[in-house]
Amino acid sequence: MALPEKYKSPYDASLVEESIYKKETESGFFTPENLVKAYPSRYEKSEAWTTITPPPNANGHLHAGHALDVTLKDVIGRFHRMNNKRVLMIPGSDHAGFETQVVYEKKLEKEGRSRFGMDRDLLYKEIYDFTIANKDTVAGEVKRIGASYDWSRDTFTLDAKVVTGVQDTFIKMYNDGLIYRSKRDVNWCSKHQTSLSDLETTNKEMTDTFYTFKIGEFLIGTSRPETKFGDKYIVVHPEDARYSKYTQGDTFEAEWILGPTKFTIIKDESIDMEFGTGAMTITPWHSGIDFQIAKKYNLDMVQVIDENGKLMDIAGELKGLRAITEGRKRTVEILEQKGLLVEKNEKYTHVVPVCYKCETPIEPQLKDQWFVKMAPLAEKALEASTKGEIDFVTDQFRKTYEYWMSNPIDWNISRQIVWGIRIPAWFKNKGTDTEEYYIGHDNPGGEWIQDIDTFDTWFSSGQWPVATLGFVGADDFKTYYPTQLMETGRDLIFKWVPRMVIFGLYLTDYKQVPFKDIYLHGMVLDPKGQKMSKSKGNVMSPIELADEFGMDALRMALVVGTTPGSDQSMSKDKVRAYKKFVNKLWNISRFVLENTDNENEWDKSIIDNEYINKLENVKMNIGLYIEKYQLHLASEELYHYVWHEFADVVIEDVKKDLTDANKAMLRYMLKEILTMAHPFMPFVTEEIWSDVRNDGEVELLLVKEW
RNA sequence: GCGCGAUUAGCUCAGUUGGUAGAGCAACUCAUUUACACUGAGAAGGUCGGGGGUUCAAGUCCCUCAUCGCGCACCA
Repeated sequence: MALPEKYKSPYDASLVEESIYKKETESGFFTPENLVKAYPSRYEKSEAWTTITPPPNANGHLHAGHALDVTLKDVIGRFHRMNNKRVLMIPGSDHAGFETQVVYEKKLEKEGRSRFGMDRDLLYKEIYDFTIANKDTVAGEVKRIGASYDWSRDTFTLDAKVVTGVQDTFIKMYNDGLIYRSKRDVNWCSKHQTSLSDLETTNKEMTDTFYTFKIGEFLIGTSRPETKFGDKYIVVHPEDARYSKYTQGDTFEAEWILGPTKFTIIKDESIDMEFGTGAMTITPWHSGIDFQIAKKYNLDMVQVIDENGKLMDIAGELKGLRAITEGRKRTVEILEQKGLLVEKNEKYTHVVPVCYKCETPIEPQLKDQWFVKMAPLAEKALEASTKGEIDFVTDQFRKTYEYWMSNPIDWNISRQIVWGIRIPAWFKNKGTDTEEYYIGHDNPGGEWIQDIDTFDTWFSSGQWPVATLGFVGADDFKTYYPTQLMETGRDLIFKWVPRMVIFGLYLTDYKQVPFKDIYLHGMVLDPKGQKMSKSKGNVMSPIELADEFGMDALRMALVVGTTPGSDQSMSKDKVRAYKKFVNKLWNISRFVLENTDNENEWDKSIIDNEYINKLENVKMNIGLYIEKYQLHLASEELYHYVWHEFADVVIEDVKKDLTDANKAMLRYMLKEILTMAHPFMPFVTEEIWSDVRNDGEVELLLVKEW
């Protein structure tokens, strides 16, 4: 057989990748039902192997982390498909509620517009169009990586069936007593005008001034004087000898910001006697801990700062001032004039919670929101781990998970944003004392108005394994649930993984976990080991890397040396090194194709030599490693074998004496190498396979039997 | 403060259940129309962070200290 012309030049990925992916897609084999149709003997009675892919946010481009994510799953998935499992990998995208809205708000800002005051439906429509356009870009990039995902099952979190299903879950949970409405302190971002879950805030160390003021005989320390207008309780520890003359509920009058004020003594054990003077005032509306105390003793709670971060009526002449800047300054001035300022420590460093998107300090507010009662759900999720129903590839994450599930905090799922799934709750006299609500999809008739809030995005993505399979009862659900693998970034150990377990268990009456194995990969860092970010300008686009070095090279670079859970550095040098490897494979194939042909078919069963033994041993190891999710070992073994055994030893040895038997052996070994390499480097291997395969063999390596 | 992880060759990292230290990259020496220069051959390079313990045997298990990184929670 004449050597195809293309082998006379180095491998050029740009000439083959698109057409290979097209061939693979058109084969239909990304859809498991088609595997059964085409190869019933292999797939009809085989096990299903399913993984639900984490939906990339439909609001931007793919970053290096996504590329790793897709590559790891695709390597494992392709391996299992070749091993006769009915592999189903479901792609999707997430509307990413708050994330996307923030991105869109920035866009609006640039255009000199603002979401506030915008018509709700119009804003939703605009973000929808924006997201749908981006969604296709992202899907295109996932395909570029070679993901053998079943696109016929592509799911978007705002597809009608998902929206309805997610709302059904809320209704079911409400009826089961797992959802309640409560006025509680929530994390309020005054810039984005929405409440946030505890996981959507982050901590920032700040240096502020710490003030000590005098209230009667008490010395009160605070870094937030501007919240103190409504304070009228002094809280001390019951065993604090300094205040033993007071009893619970004693009152006294003292000069305060706006004049003489009546204070009441509260004694509570939560007070740290060592801190300052062991006495504090409380601001229940704007502090979680204070709220707990106020609730315990049924104390008055007053709002001081409004949702825009400005002082309210209670601040008298200071009303309308931005609380933490001008409001604080003026409050201190007033207290200083009255001679109540005792001390100012300007170097007080403390950690304050801030919005994870804009770093605006969180202003706790009391608001009526929907909460999920986490304790009973977390208990089941904890059991799933302790009983071994879910398995973590690295045990460190089990510890984190179990700690988290042992200390659950109720989850605020209301978001005051437009972009998301509406909460199926209807109100009469909302926000008043006579508020009534009704839970259901449709207006019960009359004066009811639907809650304008949307769900926290994790309320829907937490149901992803169930939702992508059409929810409980659907055919797909019956066939493919529970899934085998959840592979995602280790940063999602809190936000996403436990919630999927919780929803998966809950929706199956606590019978079935959503997935068995949990593999969490680390972050992809820049060559210096730093986090990639737009502001640092060190972002490496996977698509651009693939343009330069080829996707197979990038896939190898992402997999080799990547231990589960550990971060890794990505560098051009690394990708370049694997481009060389891809080309090495290309040249090996050139040699074999040049010197052998289809006549040289070889039956391995009649010859047993050292080379073949080694090959089979390597193949077995690679398979075992992949099954154990040790892709770094599998890929290294492959690399080493192909280059330093097959090329450097076998070919060098055999080429001196190209007997028919040797030719046949080379051809056989090349096919085996292509098989082993295919999960890692699907493009180049398919391309070579099309030249080396025999008439009786499968057209695509994608479905070649391992 | 609590938790998790890391510390192995110049750099980036592997090292399965304890059994004589590995790879890639870089650097060094040699080879030069070879299937492939996106190459080959060779040599060099490490008291596995410090200290202690268990063991016939420790990079690996236990304790402790140090440094770095990450996560979570916080005191008004």
